[in-house]
Parts: sequence; structure tokens; C-alpha cells
Amino acid sequence: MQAVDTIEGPLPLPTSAANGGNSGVNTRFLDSLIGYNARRAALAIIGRVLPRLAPYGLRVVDFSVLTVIAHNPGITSRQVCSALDILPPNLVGLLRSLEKRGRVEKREHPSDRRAQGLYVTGSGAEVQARAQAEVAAVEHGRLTHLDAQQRATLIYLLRKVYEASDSQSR
Amino acid sequence: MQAVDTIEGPLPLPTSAANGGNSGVNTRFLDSLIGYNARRAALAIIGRVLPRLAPYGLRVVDFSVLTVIAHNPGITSRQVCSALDILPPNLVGLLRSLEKRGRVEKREHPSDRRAQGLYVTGSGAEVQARAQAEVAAVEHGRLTHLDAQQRATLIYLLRKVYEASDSQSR
DNA sequence: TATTGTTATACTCTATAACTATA
DNA sequence: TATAGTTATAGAGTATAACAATA
Repeated sequence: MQAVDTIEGPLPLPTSAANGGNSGVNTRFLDSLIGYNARRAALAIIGRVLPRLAPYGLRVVDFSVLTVIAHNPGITSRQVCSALDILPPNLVGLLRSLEKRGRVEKREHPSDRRAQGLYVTGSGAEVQARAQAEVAAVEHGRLTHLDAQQRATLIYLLRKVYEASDSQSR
Repeated sequence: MQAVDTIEGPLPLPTSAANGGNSGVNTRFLDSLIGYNARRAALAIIGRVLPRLAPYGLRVVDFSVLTVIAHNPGITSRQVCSALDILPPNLVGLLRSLEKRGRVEKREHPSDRRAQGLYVTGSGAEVQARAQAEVAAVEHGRLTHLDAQQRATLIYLLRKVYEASDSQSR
């Protein structure tokens, strides 16, 4: 448990806009949570990345899938799913779209006739490389206000959180 | 830009299950991203919190709304929306549900007859306090493997990321 | 003219059940 | 009997347009 002050009586209506944080609303408890802050940070970054991927016809998921395939030629659908925590039925449409636009192609798997190897095409590789550069630019740009050391620390701590949580009982 | 090794040739199929990380799939680039790691951490924690809120009939959003109201008696819908980044039409149903179950009540606003002040009821306050204790237990429990210092650092860095991103151009 | 709360609605994302062909 | 890929579908979650009442 944790004591959190409450403001008694009705709140003043927001003076206008442009207040620090959120207009004097007490969000102290939520602000103390890793989950809440991690979600907000993720959404903020995704909001930045989204418009820079759009010119390539990619959403964030599309980029993730394309990237995993580009970096793992011959990977199967199933492997993409478990690497990215996507459910198999939901990957079908993503792949179909990437395939239709000529970014990805399926070839028969050398040892398992049920499976198919996924590969990026020439244009797929090109689009992926450019998109990756855009994403890297957002991540490493000054907008995050983090230096290399802080980035490393942040990622280290985040991984610690979800690796612990993913392995343990669940 | 950033060089990322690729594995050439088809991937071996997963030996069975229970591999470290994700079965030898190269996700190096995604793993280097704050956005990607923040999202995974958030989802991991939410996955932990969810079942502990369920007994109180609350999802994560419900808890967030209930908590903000509990800590800000008399707050308006509009203020809840901007504090939690919820769109007004989507808050209506959440409030209706909390109201129907007797956790929240609306009273007329003292100075603005368009608006309504939101308050938790007795049972609402009780449920909120217990739910908050559950959430705090998950967050501070050993599962995250973080000590107080690391928690503080993590939250500081996350806030830096999204406060920078939220304020700047957007 | 702007804002609060609201309806109706559409769109995206995520999840489940069940099928086929191979293993 | 289990797994890879797929279909169909259901359910959350999130978004936009437009309205009445009040400021």
C-alpha cells in the first residue's frame, strides 16, 4: 500500500490550456507506476514513428514484421509470431498485404512441407532499410533528451522488467 | 542508421520450446529501441495487473478512471479525459458502468451547469483502495527485480521520454 | 463562438474456434 | 497426436462527426 494525498472539494475548472502536466489534476499514484509510465512512453514514441513510416506504406506492426523477416531470411510465420507476440491468425493479413505489395515473398521450406520460408524482396529490403533509418532517427534524435548512457540504462531496466515477468509463472 | 547482422540461409525450425528469448530469432534492431522495449514492459506489467483487478470488476482503464476520481473529488469528465488521454465519447461508457455498479456518482457542478462533478461512493473508495494496493503489490513486488533506486531511475527516464515528446511539436 | 457531455458509428487491434495438410 | 498455415468471427480498444445545453 501507499499513501496518496487527495484534493478535497471540487476542482477548479482548467484555467485555459497549456498547463504543466495536466491542469493540476492529481495523478500521483499512476505517475508512480512503471506500467503506466512505460505505456505512455511507448505511445509517445509510436506517435512519433507512425508518420515517418507512413510514406513507406508501413504501420508499426508492418515494420516489425518486415524487419524480423529481413534480419532472418527463411523464417517461418510461426517464428515471426512468437518473436513479436502476434497471434497466427493476425499475421496472415499482414503477410498477405506485404506480399501483395511485393515486399515479402514465400518460398517452400527445405525440410518441412507444412511451413514456408519468408524472405524480403529487393524492394522489401530497400524499404526496410530506409524505414529502419527513420525509426533509428526518431529513437536517437534529440527529442528523447537522452544520451547514449541513459538510453542504455533505460533499455536495460525495461528488459529486466519484462523478462522477469515473461519467465515467471505468468 | 545502424548496422544489424543478418543470418543467412533458412532458419532452423525451433528445436522444441523453452528457449532463451525467442528461439534464436534475430531481433537485435527492435531490441535496441526504447519504444519496442517500453511497449513490451508495459504489456508484461498489465498482464500481471489484469487478473488482480478482475475480482473487483475492474479493467486497467476502469482502475485508472476510478483512481483519478478518488484522488480528485469533483473532477469533471473533461478533466479525466485529458489526464488519462481518453476521448470524451469513450469515457461515457466507462462512467456509466462505474455508476451503475455504485462506485462513482455525479453531482451538479457548483459553478458550471454544463459540467458535472465526479465523486467516488463509499464502496467506490473501498474498491479503489484495495485495487490500488493490488497494483502497488505487483509493481513493488520482487517480480520486477528492481530495487527502489532502479524503479526511480526507470520512471525518471520514461517520463523524460514522453514529456519531451508530448511537449515538442508533436 | 466555444465548451460539456452525449449519441451513433466506424475503424483498428486482439482473441478464439475450427479446418487442412503435413509431421 | 501435434504442428504450420489458414478461415471466419467475435470482442476490445480507439477514433470521428454531430447534436443539445450552457458558457
